[in-house]
Amino acid sequence: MNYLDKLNPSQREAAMHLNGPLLIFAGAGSGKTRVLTYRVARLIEQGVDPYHIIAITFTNKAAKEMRERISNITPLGEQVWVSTFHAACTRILRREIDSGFSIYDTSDTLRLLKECIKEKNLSDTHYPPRHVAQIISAQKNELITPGEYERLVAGSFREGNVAEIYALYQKRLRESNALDFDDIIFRTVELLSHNEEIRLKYQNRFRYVLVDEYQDTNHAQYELVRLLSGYAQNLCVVGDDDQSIYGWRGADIANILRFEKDYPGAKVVKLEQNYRSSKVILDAANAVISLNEERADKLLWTENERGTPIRLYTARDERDEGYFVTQMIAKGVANGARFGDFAVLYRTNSQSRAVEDQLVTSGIPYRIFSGVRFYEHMEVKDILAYLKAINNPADEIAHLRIINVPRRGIGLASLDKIKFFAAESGLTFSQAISRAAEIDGLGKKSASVVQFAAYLDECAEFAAENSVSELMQKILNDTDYMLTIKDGTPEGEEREANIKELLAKATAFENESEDTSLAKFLEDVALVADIDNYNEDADAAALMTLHSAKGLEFDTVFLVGFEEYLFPTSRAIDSGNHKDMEEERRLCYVGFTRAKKILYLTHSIIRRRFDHIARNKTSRFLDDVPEDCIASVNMYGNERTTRPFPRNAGLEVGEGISGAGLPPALAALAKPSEKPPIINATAPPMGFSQLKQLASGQKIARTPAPRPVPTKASPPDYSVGDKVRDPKYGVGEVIDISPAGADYEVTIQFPAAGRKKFMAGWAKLSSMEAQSKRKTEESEE
DNA sequence: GAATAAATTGTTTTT
DNA sequence: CAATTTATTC
Repeated sequence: MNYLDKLNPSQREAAMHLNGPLLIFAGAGSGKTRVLTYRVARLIEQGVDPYHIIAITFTNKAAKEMRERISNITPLGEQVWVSTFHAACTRILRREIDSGFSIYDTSDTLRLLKECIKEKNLSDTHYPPRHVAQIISAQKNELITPGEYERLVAGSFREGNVAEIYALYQKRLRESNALDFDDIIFRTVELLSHNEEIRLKYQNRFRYVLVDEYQDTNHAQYELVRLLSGYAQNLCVVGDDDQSIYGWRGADIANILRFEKDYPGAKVVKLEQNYRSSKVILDAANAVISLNEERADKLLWTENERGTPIRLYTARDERDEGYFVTQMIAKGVANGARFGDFAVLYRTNSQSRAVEDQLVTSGIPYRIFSGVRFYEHMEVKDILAYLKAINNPADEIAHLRIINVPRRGIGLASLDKIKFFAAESGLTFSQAISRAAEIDGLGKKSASVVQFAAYLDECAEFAAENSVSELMQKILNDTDYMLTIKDGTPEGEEREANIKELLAKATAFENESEDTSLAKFLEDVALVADIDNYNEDADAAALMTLHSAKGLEFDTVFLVGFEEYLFPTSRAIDSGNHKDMEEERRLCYVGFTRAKKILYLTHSIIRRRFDHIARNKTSRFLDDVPEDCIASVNMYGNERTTRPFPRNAGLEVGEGISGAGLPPALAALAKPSEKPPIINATAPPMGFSQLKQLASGQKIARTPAPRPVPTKASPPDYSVGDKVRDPKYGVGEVIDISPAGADYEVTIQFPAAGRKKFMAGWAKLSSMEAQSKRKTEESEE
């Protein structure tokens, strides 16, 4: 194969390397993927069985791209195992330990953690679940077990409690036969380091290990790589310390910087020629990144032309900022560009809204890769929870999620009783609900609980004989789920569309995947990110976070919100930790180097933040861009000649918006942006008939639990003027008693708590006057 | 007791 | 300003 002349000398040097450790420093746009794929092709050409090669990436998207490119060069490439860290580990764990475990995502994790904190009788204000989750995650990334953590923090009361929560959390995960994202790596490392037989098996299998984005590995992943490649030492890692942007997730830049120490005799190749960006863009990016201290010495250069100076636009507000973006895209497209040539990048997902609104009104096609991710939609999680509960009966979080979806009249109080029963009898949650009849105080409710348990059993049997999509369809039919999410609002329509999309995904999975089991489907679903669906062929502008944009390139990039407290974030500014700021700086470097031809930086004079209006200075990174690389532009994108671009003082406000001076086609687009569309609160009940139609054709298998009928309460045994006791508020005086439906509403004046209203049938009020007469309290229930 | 309406609170980035 | 916790209503 004559591919070597497609590589420059450094690239060739890396691609030709066969055995022993290899470190490739690959700057942005330096042809990293090309080198990796050619190297794999060459390994195969030199007689290495593709069966012995594994390539590990961070995202499915990167894995997919590499798989395709390898297969394009050599047909044998299809046999190479190309996978993400998490998918590879999941595969190993399923094969070696257990095939049925659940994978808990962030929200599952949080829910379980809340349970644990509650069970420990700790307050979640003093131990905020998010914060505790982060601490636990950090420990797992460092391969620190609960026991080790406990010893580490010995003597500290607070952290001691966190250690106990960590231990309980792990116990509960085990009982639920579930792993969180961090466990997937941790458990694989444990498996490989403790079990020599299995370790040798995989070391023998993976004689050639390639790792992409090595600068983003955390300690657990570092250990994993070390274990996998430990025998043959044919480890090739590719990375760029300047693009390490996942420090908050435990990524340790030191891993790549100390590679030569870890793997003595390692060959080091630096790819410093950039094929992507213009000189101007690269100069700016270099200027910004050079101010970081913790980095390997290198300098990216290019033979590309100098190009158009970076455009800086000062917007009035975020709407003007979004409007400017749409104008520039429209102008570009009018001059022959494709919508897909443009990307809008931002620091936080919340910034997407303003841009999105303007794109919608101007009719520019766009795709957004952020915000609520598909699998995090409530309705999608509900259906997936059914699948998870069926796939893994021990999965408590999945059961908790759906036990009252659709409404079965099982609320918090009933759940507490079930949990108490389970804990007392040493049963798992799913075992407990099958025996709900034995639970004290559940009363009539036990019937619907038992019915729910039986329904899941029925589904499990069904699942054994039928496909995932058929199972999903069955659940949707039986539970009337579509009817529960339709509420006549546009949101309801969206939920319905999401469910249909989920069904479509299941069908696609059955057609495409080799292993079509329910477990595999759930695994695929748990390990995908929105960005994985990025499709270069779609001709639409792309909106995404800077983080998501890593690895991508676009002709024109808009980096919006280039302001202090947004980018860099207030957190990085306030923390005062220079490491945080260095990571922001790397993120800026990543953002700049996504652009091939034109880079726009925009900032806004005023910006609505949560509940107030902020006036942010321009980003400090703007000060690091050389003057001759950048030009301030007006709302038409034309360079201002009279004044320098705004620095942190003397900001200029965009001169407002009009269509004057634009070609007719664009002038139409350039109408002053209207006020944000007003959402009609009394929207017609869209899709209702459609849904009814859908539901009517399908047999409903189970009858929904009967809606609890309010029982007629007997009049309270106290009257106006009496003193009564409430368990929460203490003693108070009865002000008023009036009939309300089947019950009576009583108003009580408490000395401390003030005036409160109760429903007599439910309130636990006891009369002080009629203590002795009180005897008919449990007449019902 | 569960469903719903009101109030509050807290916001980076993601496998 | 949205999603979650707390108060109110049935």
